[in-house]
Amino acid sequence: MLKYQQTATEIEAYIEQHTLQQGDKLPVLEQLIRQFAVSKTTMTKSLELLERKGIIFQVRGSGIFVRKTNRKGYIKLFSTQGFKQNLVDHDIASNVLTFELIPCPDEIAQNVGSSPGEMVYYIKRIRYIDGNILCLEESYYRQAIVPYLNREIIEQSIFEYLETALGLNIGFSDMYMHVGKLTASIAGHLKLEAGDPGLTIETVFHLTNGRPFDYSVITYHYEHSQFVVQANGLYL
Amino acid sequence: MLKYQQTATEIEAYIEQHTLQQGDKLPVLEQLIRQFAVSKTTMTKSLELLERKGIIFQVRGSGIFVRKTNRKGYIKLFSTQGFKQNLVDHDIASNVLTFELIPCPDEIAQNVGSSPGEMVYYIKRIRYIDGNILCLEESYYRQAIVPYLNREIIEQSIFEYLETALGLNIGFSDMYMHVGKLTASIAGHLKLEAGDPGLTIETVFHLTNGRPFDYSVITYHYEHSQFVVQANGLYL
DNA sequence: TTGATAAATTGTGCATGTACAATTATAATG
DNA sequence: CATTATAATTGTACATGCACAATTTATCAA
Repeated sequence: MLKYQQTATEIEAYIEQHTLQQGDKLPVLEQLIRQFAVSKTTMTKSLELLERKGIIFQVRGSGIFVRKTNRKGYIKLFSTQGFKQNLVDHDIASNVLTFELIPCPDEIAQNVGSSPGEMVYYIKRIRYIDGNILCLEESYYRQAIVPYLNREIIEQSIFEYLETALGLNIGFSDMYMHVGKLTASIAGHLKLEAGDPGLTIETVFHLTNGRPFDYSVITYHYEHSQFVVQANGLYL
Repeated sequence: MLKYQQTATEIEAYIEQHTLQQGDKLPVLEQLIRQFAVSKTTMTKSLELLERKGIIFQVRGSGIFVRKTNRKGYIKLFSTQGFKQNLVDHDIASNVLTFELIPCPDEIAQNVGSSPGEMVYYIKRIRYIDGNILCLEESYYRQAIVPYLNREIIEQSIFEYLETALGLNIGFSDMYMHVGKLTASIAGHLKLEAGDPGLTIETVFHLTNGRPFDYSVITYHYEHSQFVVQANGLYL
């Protein structure tokens, strides 16, 4: 683990241990540098990381403060990773409906950038949160990049397997969202009625080297899903 | 404008001028440093900024590459700013339904962190995209921070006014999203039917110093809104 | 007490330099 | 020709140092 990541983790722990709340002030930069025995560069990178994660915010001339969202029960969107990480408070389970190795359909090939005839793993599963239906997920993994999957892996966290077992480095993702009325088919899976509202998110995941390896379409159960996003300005 | 921001802008222009596409390689770091006559630190910060904006991605040992989303007609969510910035391709208009200065309602006070009895500007408006109804927006601005607003300002971009005219520095925001069935009242404004799907986003906007100044609730017209988010891993 | 002014505090911008990791290109080997 | 080992390329981590901007605190004048 890199030093600035490690330091960031330690600062998070510090915030926990001291039970700091929204708006509470952390030690000043100089003090943090001494306390964690790192250089200014490293500490700055650590703080920047924490800022991006929505843990703190920094005010020049004033100090470094804790940032927290007050609402509970919201799923943190856009942590790139699956849910597994940011839903430690919740009980996530999966029910695999379909799992097969197929030639990549044309519509999918466009999104995942695969060549014609290339094989992909197709996975269809229902995901539950605290016993309730959270979403229906259909995903396609390029076998060229993910050579092997099985049901056992799929019932757990796929991404964790990719990173730890396969050593893949997950980089960035493009997400396309829209809201609409559920089709009878999807509604059936979610135990809802056709025409009920649904949030659909299509995502193309890329490795750090830019190669797309996974295209997924998730439709969320509107009664069991709500999301929080902590945005940081992008200074034009 | 800061040097690294300026440099980032110039690199964006470079990408445009050379009509670089998804996956195309930029000059190597050393070359960029010479070409734009800045230090390594500055160039690195510029590239990091562009990476966060989803313009490029970097691969160690390999190079710097252009990143583009292929889909058109999607609204970029989470640029912190209003739409004005990232919707240059679209025609955005507003129709103000209500505009008044009122004592802050209790439910709102919790979100925007105002003291009891504090005055807030309440604004209710319909926003149009390319002639179609995009969303219904209700927002509350603390007068303690935003001392003055008028109809003319409101019909344009409020955030632009806050930054340029008032010199406020907009920092971060917390967004809470959920999907549901529209009430008859909201549906009426959107020219939809009660029970139709709707995406609702509540947002609390903060200044860079952490003070919340705006709470807004936006309900999107499901047929005229679709969003794209370019996420970058957060390396646990 | 109020309000302006100066000074101290504190985070950010920018430059330079060393070391290193991941990738890619090249050379050697069978 | 394929494979392996080696070297060159290229971005990232980390340290140090100087200058500066925004904020807060202290000081002084009225």
